[in-house]
Amino acid sequence: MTAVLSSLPPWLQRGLADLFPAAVAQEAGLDPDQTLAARLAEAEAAGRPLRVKLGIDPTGSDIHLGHSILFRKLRAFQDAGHTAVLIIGDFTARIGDPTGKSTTRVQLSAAEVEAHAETYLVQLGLGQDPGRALLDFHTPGRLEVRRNSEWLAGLNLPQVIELLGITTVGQMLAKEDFANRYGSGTPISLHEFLYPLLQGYDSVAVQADLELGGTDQKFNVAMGRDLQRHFGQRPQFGMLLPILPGLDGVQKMSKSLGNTVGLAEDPLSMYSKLEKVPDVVVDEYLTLLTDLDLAVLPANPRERQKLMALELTRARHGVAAAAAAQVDAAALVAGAAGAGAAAAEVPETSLVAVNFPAKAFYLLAAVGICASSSEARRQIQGGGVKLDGEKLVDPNQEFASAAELHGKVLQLGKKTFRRLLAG
RNA sequence: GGGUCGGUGCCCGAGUGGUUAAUGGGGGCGGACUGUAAAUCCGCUGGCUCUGCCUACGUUGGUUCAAAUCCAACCCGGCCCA
Repeated sequence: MTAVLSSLPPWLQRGLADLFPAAVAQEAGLDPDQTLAARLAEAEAAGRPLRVKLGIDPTGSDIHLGHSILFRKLRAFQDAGHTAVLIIGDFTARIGDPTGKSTTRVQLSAAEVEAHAETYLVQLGLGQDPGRALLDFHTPGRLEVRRNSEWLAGLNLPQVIELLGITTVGQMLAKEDFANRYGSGTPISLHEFLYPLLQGYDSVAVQADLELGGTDQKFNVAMGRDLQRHFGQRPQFGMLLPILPGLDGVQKMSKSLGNTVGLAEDPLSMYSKLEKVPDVVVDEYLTLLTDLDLAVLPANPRERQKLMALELTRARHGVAAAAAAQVDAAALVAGAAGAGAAAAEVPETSLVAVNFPAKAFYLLAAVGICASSSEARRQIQGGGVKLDGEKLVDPNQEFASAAELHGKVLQLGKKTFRRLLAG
């Protein structure tokens, strides 16, 4: 594969899982509809940037590192002068992509979807410091943000029937997720069959030259090609990137599995999560999430791991914050109690909403460290809670006022910290 | 529409009238250990400012001193047949 790809630029090749129908001309063809190298050459000759599509469904409110693989590649295209067409799936989010799902997804309201879309754009860099933004929002012509309700909401029944006629039940059932669900007797709602078609229709609507997606998107991206052909357009290329393993190192990074690092997370939690990722995925993170050359990195696994955590934190929060996070993480985990904890930069929480006098277990819950006061009580009894490095043993210990807690660091386990502020 | 089986805590899955937040596993969280992690061992895993009080086994009613467990209707789903 490396040899075949050799005429594509390195920035484009890095971390690819799949590229279809073909990367460069193997034997006969220099057909720009069949090989990406030819399409790139053609575009360059014509002085026309490629339209690179990436669709995201605003179904949750946080973007995590797993998603950022795709955005990084999209950014690379931008930096090479191409046009990123970011599709906010505000319409499709309400159907729910059945990919990778074992059950029908709950449908979201239009308002929820829109709220998510806004936070997505901010996390991608809209209105943020361009130096740390994931996408280039500033250079003219490099980014097009579209919402697919723009063309999907207005489809009428004859048009929908036309779309449905393009494919068959057999083809749909060839899709792994559907096949599994059908095979195991898990319900599949009919509207879920519409999802791949609508995603494909997005490609038609924006006249995509190439669509980015995770490897699990192959079916949907290929569907886009079928639809484009049906509507008389040149079919897009499909560029698939690996699915990032989550912090557990086994399953894919996914919010529902709780193994994510969110782009919006503070430096300390980002760093401390990343520095304990299993060794086997460290190189994968480095390849997919950074531009570093793996060959020149330290061989010691622990060193490598820390460097990866540092680099990813830096990319998001800047050099100073990342370095501070590394120091703080070391101090806090080492349990260098008072000193370390006091010096550390940890997320701050106001105590204004807490009613005093406050018992310890209530405090934990009120401050948001524990999901419930009952859980807080258990955690304290389990010996996992510290205040300024000192273990709390009595869940009923009372604190009389916010003032006596001001500036102290409340800690649950090794990963969760809150600095308490009286105001 | 007919037949049939089934709906239990984050998930899977026991339980089939009676002290009980409800066996077990997974996952998660915490502790010990370690270079972080993994593995292993231990603890916790409904809510509530909690020595007690609430809410829980699809929904709603019913039988009973007592129901996740019995009955009825309804809702949802699988499979077979139309």
